[in-house]
Amino acid sequence: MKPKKPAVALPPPVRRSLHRSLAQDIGARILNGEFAPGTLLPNEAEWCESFGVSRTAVREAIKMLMAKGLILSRPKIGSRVQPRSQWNLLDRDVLAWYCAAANPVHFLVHMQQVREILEPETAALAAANRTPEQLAEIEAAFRQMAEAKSLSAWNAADVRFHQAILLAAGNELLVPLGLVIESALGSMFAYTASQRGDIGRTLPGHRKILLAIRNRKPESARLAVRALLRDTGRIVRLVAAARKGPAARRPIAVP
Amino acid sequence: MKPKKPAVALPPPVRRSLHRSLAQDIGARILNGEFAPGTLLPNEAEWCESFGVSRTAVREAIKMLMAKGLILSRPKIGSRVQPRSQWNLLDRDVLAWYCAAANPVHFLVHMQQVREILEPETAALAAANRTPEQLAEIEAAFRQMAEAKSLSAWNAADVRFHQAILLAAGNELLVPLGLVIESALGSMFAYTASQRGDIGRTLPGHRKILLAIRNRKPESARLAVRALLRDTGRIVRLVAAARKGPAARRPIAVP
DNA sequence: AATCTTCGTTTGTATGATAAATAATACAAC
DNA sequence: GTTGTATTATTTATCATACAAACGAAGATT
Repeated sequence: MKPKKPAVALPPPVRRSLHRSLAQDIGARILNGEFAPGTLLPNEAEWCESFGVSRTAVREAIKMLMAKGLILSRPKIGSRVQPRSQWNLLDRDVLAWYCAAANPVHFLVHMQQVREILEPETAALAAANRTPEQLAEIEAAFRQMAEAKSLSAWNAADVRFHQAILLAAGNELLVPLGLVIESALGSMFAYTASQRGDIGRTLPGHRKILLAIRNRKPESARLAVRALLRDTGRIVRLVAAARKGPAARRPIAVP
Repeated sequence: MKPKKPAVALPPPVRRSLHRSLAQDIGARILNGEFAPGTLLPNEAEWCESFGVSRTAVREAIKMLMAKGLILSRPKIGSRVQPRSQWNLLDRDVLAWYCAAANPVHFLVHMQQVREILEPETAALAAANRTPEQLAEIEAAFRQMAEAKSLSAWNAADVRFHQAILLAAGNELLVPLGLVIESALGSMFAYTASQRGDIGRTLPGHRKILLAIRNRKPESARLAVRALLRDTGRIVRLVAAARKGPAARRPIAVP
């Protein structure tokens, strides 16, 4: 009679609240170009009607998009899409929307550029400033990577490895940057890891980085990271070359 | 006499609405350490009482802080301050709060590190990829800088110069990064420009950058920017050395 | 013509009521 | 006693409504 509560039948624990879903929807459509910068969005009442929700929910979604710099709303004017320069593109959500809307190859190329700029220097700083505890964490991540059997396990370890280096660099501003990049790369999973071929191929490259940081050799850390990124860069260029063409705008599959 | 309506009125006369002020207040107190990560914030009703505002305003402020990754609120739990790793430190507001709360010298040192990593490469990319229009904008900014009489005029031109280079680099991800850095540097005005001594002293350094970009010489652009940053770096180190001590935590003056 | 007034539209704020989520507790079953 | 389940209480989430404030635009006034 009492319908036994199914222990855990809900596969999606991401039961996003309403305002989050609305923000997600509207935000994605802005990044998507459906609402270009300078455009006046529909007013609150129209959103309410089109979504079938109350004004409160709509307003809270609007506030979130405001907080991300996507829109600016004022009485009597309405909500206007801000110029792109105001967008908080480095916000996790915004970046995800962008990355889903933009040409994925184009995005990947730019991402690779940023990595090539940041990561060698991050590793060099880590080599210079790491504490013993931070080194231990990097080594633990490396071991986890070496023991990884599945692709996803390897990827998790890889992320841990890079984050540990990031933290060891000891620069509070570099950390969120790195996190953003890695989160975005996670969304591009299909374009990076899965194309990378066999799992442990880059393990020696990672070992070199670890050794350089352990031995406090900034310059060799820099070189080791550059070498590793050359590998990634080759793949990126391959993908870019392969997908030059009309199909390039296909939305990417987010795993 | 009658002040004719200036063609384009002040865009944001900082007439912050209530929810924005609340978000500002609470956000600053989080960054400030008053509410540490993991802490449970007062609930809505208590905020209402302490601020003397309605629940609507409080809730909208909370939503904005949620959008910036500072807090996470759920029914029956309340609003909990997220771990720092979730914070969108690269958000303009969050960075401003952080920069007002943190040790300014410490902050400046990290900022300088990031600049030394990013800006030379940005300039190199600009030298490689600039379009004629982008070059024209850079040159215009340079002229404006050369003609600047006042400190604030010089600073505005300086910002324009760097932003133009940023845009010319042609990397969509680099742009918001640079904007964030410059906006943060703007807040640290007192620590950078005003200490820099006479206005046009770095003009020759800027000219070298301009020439390198005009002549499409990435490597010399890189070197020129590094040279310029060495100058800034010296000042940063000076300030850092001078302010080592108990007074170092004094909040900075935002111009 | 220039300025002031009025008006309508849209967001901002307030208030009260109901729904949903869940930690904590009390309770039942074994 | 231990385990699992039902209840409760508290907090946010959502809805509905009303009014205030900002402001553009049109119209009235000088």
